[in-house]
Amino acid sequence: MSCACCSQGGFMRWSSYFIPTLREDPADAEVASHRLLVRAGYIRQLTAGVYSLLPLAQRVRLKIMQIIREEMNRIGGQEYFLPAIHPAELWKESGRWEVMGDNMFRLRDRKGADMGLGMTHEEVFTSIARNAINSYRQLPQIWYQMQTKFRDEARPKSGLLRVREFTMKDAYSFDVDRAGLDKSFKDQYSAYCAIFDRCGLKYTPVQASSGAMGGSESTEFMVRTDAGEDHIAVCEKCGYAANVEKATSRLPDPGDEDGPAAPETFPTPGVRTIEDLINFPGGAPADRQIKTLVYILDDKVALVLMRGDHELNETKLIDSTGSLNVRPAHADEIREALGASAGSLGAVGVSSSAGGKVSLIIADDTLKGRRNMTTGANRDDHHLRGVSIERDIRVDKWASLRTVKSGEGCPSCDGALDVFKAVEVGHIFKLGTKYSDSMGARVLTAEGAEVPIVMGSYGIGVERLMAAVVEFSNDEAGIIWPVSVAPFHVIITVTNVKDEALSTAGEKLYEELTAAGVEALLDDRDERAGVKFNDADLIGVPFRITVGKKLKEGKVELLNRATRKSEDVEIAKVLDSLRVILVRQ
RNA sequence: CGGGGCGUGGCUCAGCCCGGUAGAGCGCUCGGUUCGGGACCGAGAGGUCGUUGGUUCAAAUCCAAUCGCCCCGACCA
Repeated sequence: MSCACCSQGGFMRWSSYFIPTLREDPADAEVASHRLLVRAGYIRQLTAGVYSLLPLAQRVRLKIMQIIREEMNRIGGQEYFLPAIHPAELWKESGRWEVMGDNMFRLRDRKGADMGLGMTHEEVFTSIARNAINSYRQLPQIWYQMQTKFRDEARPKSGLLRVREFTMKDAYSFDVDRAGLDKSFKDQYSAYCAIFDRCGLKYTPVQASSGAMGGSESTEFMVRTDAGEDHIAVCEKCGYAANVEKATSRLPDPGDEDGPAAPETFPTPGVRTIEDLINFPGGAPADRQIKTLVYILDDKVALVLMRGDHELNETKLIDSTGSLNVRPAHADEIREALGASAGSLGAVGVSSSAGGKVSLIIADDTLKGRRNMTTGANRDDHHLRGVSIERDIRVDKWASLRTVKSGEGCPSCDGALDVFKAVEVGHIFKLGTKYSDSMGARVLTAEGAEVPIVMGSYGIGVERLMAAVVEFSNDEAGIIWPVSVAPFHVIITVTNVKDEALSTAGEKLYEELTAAGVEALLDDRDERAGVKFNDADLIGVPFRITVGKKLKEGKVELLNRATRKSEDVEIAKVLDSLRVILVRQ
């Protein structure tokens, strides 16, 4: 039902309300949420990755924001409203002015000072905290806001799912110590669950990489959909769940046998790929090959060793090496480093110690202890067999680098992993003292020691959440909103407005429901019933009251948009029926 | 940033190869008939064919540049 704080009154008659539905699908929309939000008159694109929210969408957005606000306040959050435009100095202090690169929108004021549009607000909140918080007695604090965030994404896509300008609820916790942070983090975790539950979503919290923002215990809240860009691995049996940028899996023992005492070179003319070597006489199956990838990590050459049938996850490579810029080496860089071309590369005999061109040899954990393997010989058209990793290769670092696949063993029980696509609607993680250290936000403890404030960061993308609900809940006819975030609870469809009796009955019902706090939209347009039914389905209002032919018996139809089930209700009892239904939702 | 595609009334698209008076459906306006799952008939309004330059007697159409948008990849709280 409606609440005083977000009441959105006014005469909600479709004939004068702006809901520009489209009869056909927009040409440039691929994913369901994009297609439906445009077609149902919720959003319009202004430019790539930038959308206008029309009245219906703004109603949904405000409802989502109100749910978030209530749950943040419940755990002691205090709402702020911070600037979107930030001085470069602040971001230089934290080091992110450089780190963010092209993803940050930048501008210059009339005096020539560099400014940036906020991507998140760690810096601004920390700058407030460092000036005003000096004592452990002032902690903990939970501060949050909902503000427009700007990110100059290289490739905006999928409607509201990946944009360059969007509303984010971002919250930050400030504690004296790790124990305090642990508590703040747990509170946020449960608040996030409450928020997504209330939005009617099925979601999965997963372990994740923290990315450029830095931090630990990164947890993403994911909603399963093929429109999502992330892949997550989930074990139904024990509940293990992780982004593939983080996930590990349990693989069967390869059962290697002893090979020769030293690697043997053999000619492999024309062999360039793992596949080629499988089929080559005297070659090896993919899981007995060592794949050697050459990467440039912050301008240094690194060899990345993977099992032949495994795929590298670049985020894992970044996380495990602490690199900022990572890319595959170009053909000429490869030849210069190893003296051979891709297809014949290997790490045997290569050393990262002084003088060499290679500065790091990093290998995936699954190669540990492997013996009698086959790999490139660093001589075109030649390979080595009988390679035992620990004996023959000087690995500098072992790490989990591979991308797990569906069906592989769960790392924490004897179940199996399911890997699927999902969209990230929320992200919480422990920042620790990253920003308080770099920006000098310190407090005195009870013992009189000066310590950096321990921080946490907690974000939710509001419009993305809206789109995720649509992805999660729609059918061929349109959107199906849960009551909690629906733009209206009920739509009253008058089948023929030229019929005085129907019109009057519709108006009366509308007045009655509205007075009772039910958010109703009266479809009083002079359109044929079919058009109105289709539009009602499209915009996704959860219940429809049809004022039509049953009126003669003093009844109207009450239809559930999601189940398509309808019942005839005496017009005098509509409000009661709705009350029961809406409360139950 | 690499690859591909597309810019023609409000929307979805045809016309472009092969240069010669700008089209359809939907939507919109007016009149009439209809009226419970995107009606029908009649009459209308509405377009610098993304932009700039070039070729030509003549350019939506050919050439060049440029801008924008979409998709795939790279990248990404």
